[in-house]
Amino acid sequence: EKQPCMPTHPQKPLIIKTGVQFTTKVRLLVKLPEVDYQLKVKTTFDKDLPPGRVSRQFFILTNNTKVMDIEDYSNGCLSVEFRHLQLKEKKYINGTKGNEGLLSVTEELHSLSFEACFTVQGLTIDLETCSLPLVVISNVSQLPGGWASVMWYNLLTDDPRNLGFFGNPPRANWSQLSEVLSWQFSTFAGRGLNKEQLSMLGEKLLGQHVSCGDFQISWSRFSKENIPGKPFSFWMWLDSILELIKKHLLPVWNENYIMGFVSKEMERALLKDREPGTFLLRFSESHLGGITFTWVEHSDSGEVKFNSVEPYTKNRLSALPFADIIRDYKVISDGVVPENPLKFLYPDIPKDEAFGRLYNSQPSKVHPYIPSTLIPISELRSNASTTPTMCRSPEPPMTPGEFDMLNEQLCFDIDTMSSPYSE
Amino acid sequence: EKQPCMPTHPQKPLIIKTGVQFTTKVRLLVKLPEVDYQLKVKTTFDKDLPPGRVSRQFFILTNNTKVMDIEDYSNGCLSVEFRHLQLKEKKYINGTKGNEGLLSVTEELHSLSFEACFTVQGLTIDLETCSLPLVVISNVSQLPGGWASVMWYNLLTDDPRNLGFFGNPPRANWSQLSEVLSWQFSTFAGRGLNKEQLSMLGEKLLGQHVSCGDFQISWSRFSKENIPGKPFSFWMWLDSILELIKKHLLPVWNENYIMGFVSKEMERALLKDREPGTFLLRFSESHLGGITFTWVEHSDSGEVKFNSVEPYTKNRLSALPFADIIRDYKVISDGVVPENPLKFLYPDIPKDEAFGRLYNSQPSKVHPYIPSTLIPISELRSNASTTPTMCRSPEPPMTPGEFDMLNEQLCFDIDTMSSPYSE
DNA sequence: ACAGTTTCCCGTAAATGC
DNA sequence: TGCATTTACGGGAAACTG
Repeated sequence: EKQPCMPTHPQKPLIIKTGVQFTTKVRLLVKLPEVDYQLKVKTTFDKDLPPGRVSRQFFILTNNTKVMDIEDYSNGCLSVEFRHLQLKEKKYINGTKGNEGLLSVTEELHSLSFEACFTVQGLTIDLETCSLPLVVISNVSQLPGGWASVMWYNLLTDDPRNLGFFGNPPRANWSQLSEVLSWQFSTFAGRGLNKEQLSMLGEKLLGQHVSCGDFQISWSRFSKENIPGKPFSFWMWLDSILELIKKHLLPVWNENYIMGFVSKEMERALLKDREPGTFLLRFSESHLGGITFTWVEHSDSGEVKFNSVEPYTKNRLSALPFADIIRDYKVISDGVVPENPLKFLYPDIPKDEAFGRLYNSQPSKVHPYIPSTLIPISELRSNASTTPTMCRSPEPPMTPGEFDMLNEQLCFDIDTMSSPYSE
Repeated sequence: EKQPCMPTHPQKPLIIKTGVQFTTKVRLLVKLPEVDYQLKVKTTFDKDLPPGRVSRQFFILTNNTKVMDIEDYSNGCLSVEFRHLQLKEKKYINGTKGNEGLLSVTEELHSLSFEACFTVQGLTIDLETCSLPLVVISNVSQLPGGWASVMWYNLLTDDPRNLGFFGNPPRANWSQLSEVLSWQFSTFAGRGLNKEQLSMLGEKLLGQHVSCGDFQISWSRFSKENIPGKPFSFWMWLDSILELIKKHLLPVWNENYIMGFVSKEMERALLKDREPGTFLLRFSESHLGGITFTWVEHSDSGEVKFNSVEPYTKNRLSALPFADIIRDYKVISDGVVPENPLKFLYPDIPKDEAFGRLYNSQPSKVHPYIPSTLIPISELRSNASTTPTMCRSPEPPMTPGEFDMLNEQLCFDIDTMSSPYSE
C-alpha cells in the first residue's frame, strides 16, 4: 500500500534544538483516488514514549496538524510539509525526571510521529509512521555531541527506530569509521581526508597498535572519554577542526595546502631533508580548533631545526585571514630586521605560488589616514627548538556515501528533520 | 495618602526590548493598618492607550498580577516587585497598524500601569499609577535611538506622562545638553567630558556659529538627521564612541589619556610645536566607533609633518587591546627596520610612563611553540601626510546629575523599568 | 525597490539543576 | 561542590512589510 522514496535533506538533519524552528515533510506513497475530503496529518513528538525510557519530554509548540496536498512536483502523491515547528521541554512531568541515568542528552533518542486517518469504501484506515531517531539539544554547544550520535547510529544500525541504541552502543570498525570521518570533511569542508591523514587519526584513536588489521573503536572512545592527557574527546577535537576549516580555512583546505593531520614526529621526518624555509600546516593536537605551521631551518652549526608557531584559533583568524598570516608572518631575533621564515610549502612549492591567489588585497582606502594592518610576529630572544622523535605508517583508503541510504522510511516517506544546522 | 520616594534603578531604564525580561517594583507609600486581606496589584501595558495614538501595541506575556508584601527593608511599606515580565507585540490589531505615521519606533512612548483595589471600613478605594514614558524596541540595534529619546524627554520636560512628546519635541539649550552628554560619559565610561571636548562637540552639532551664546539644538539635529556628508546622526556617532570606550578603552579613557574629541585643525595646532614623536588619541569623525592616533614628526627638510593611522574599530581592538597597539605600532618605510613613531603622549608624557601599566603581558606559555602576537604595522612606500587648516575656541563647563530627580512618581512609587541594558 | 523594523538564531555567559 | 544542561540575550544577518 505504501513504499519508500529518496529523501532530500540539508546539512545536519536529525538534530533539533529547542526553541528553534525546524521543518519536516511527509509523503503518502500510494494514490488514493477516492478520498473526497481533506486528509489531515497530525504530528506528535515522542508519541508512544516507552515509559521512563527518556529523561526529558518535549512537545511541539506550534500547530501540529496540517492538510495534505497534491505535491507540486506532481507525481500525483499527496504530501504535507510542516514548517515552523518548534520543540519545548515539558517541565515537572511527575515531580522529577524519569531519567534513565547513564545517558547524556545527546545520547537520548527521540522520534516524531505522523498520523492520518481516512475512510475508503466504508473502510477506515489508520496511517502512522515515524522519523528516524532524533537528538534534541538546547544549545548549539551540544551540536557536536548530537552529531556524533547521529553518525554513530547511522553507521552501525539499519534499524529505523532503535531508541535505546545508546544504552549499549556497538563498536565500529576503523575501516567503516574512517570512511565516515572523511565523509564529514568532504561534506562540510569540500574535501575529504587522504590515507595519511586518516592514518594519523587512527593512531590517535587507537594508540600505536594500529598497523594493518581492522580495529574496533568504542562509542565511548570515539566521543565520550577524553583523549589521554587532554580535556576533550577525540570527536570534540576533530569537530573543532572541522568548524575551524568551515569558518576560516575553506579555500586553503580545498586547495589541499593543509596537511593538517600529521604527528609531530612525521612532520619532522618530512621536513628534515627539505630546503630551509620549507613549512607545512598542521592542526593543533593540544588545543581545540587550532592550526599552526612548522618550518625547517638550519642553525649556524648546520643542524636541522624545527620551529612551530603558537596555534592560531578562530579568534585570531577572524582578525586576520590565514593566508595573510602566512604572507606576513615575521620573526624578529634580538632586534634584527624581521624576516618571514616561510618560503616553501612542503614539499617545495614557493609560498606565493601556493597562496598568492588567496591573499587579501590590502585596502588603502581612506586617504588622510595611513593604512595599518595587523601582522603576526614572533620575537625570539633565545633559541626555541623542539625535540624530534620518530615515524609512522599509513592506513586504508576512504570512499564517500552510504549514509544517505539509511534515510529511507516505510509507510509515509519522511524527509528527515531539517533544522537549520547547515553551516 | 501617598507620597514619592527615591528610585533605585540600573543603567538604561525606560527601554524595553520585546522578548527580553524586565523588572519593575511598586511601593504603596501609605500604611494601611486595616487591610486584612492580600492586596493584589495588576500591571497592564498601555492601559488607556489614546486610540490610534500609538502605532504598535504590546502586551505582557507573563503573569501580570502579584500580591503586595511587607517590604524587606522594612519601613513598613507594602511593595511588590514584578520580575520576568516580558513584552510581545500584538499582531494585526484591526487589519493594519494605527500608525501615527511620522514617528519612528524609538520616538513612540508607552507606559506601564499598576492597579490595586481594596476596601477599608466599607470604603472601596482604587489605586492606580503608571510609569514614566517607555520606549519599546525589538533589537539592540535600536537601543541608541531609544536612549536618545529617554535623554531628550527627561532633559526637556517634567511631565511624568506626555506620551505625545515626540510629536513636537522642544529644542534643547546647548548648556543643558552638554551637561547631559558629559553625564553619559561619566555614567557609562567613568569619566565625563571636559570643556574642550564639549566645545568640539558643540561645534559639530551647531556648525561654526558657536562662540559664546547658548544655542539651541533641535531633536532632529541631535539624533535624527545625518551629520552633513556622513551616513549617521550626531548621537549615533557619539554613542558608537561611548560603546567603543565601554568595551575596549575603559582604562585608557579613565586615565584621561584620550583627548578624543578634537578637530583635526586643533590637533595640528596642538602638536605642531611639540617634540617629534608626540602623539594624541582622537575619535574618528568619519566612521562609527573608531579611534586613531596622530603623531608629529619633522621631515628631512625640517618641516612639520602629521600622520594619522587608519582608525581602529571594535573588530581590530578585540584582536588586540589598544594599549598594546600603542606599544607595538611600527612603521616600515621602504624596507628599513621598523620603528615605533609614538614617543610622547601629548603634551610630553613618555609613552611607556603613560601606558606601561596598561600593557598586556605577552604570554609565552605553551613551550613547544614559538609565541606569536599580532602587531599593528603601517608600510609606507611614498609620503602620506595631510593638509593642516586652523583652530577653535572652548566652551562652558559641565556638571553631573539632575536626571535622577525625574524618576519620582506620585501615588505608588515605581522603580523605573529595569531591563538588562547595563553593560 | 527599499528602508525601517522585526525575527531568527548562533555563540558566549550566566543561571540552574542534579 | 562540581559538572551537565538550560536559559538569557547581545549582535549580526535575514526576513518581513508596508
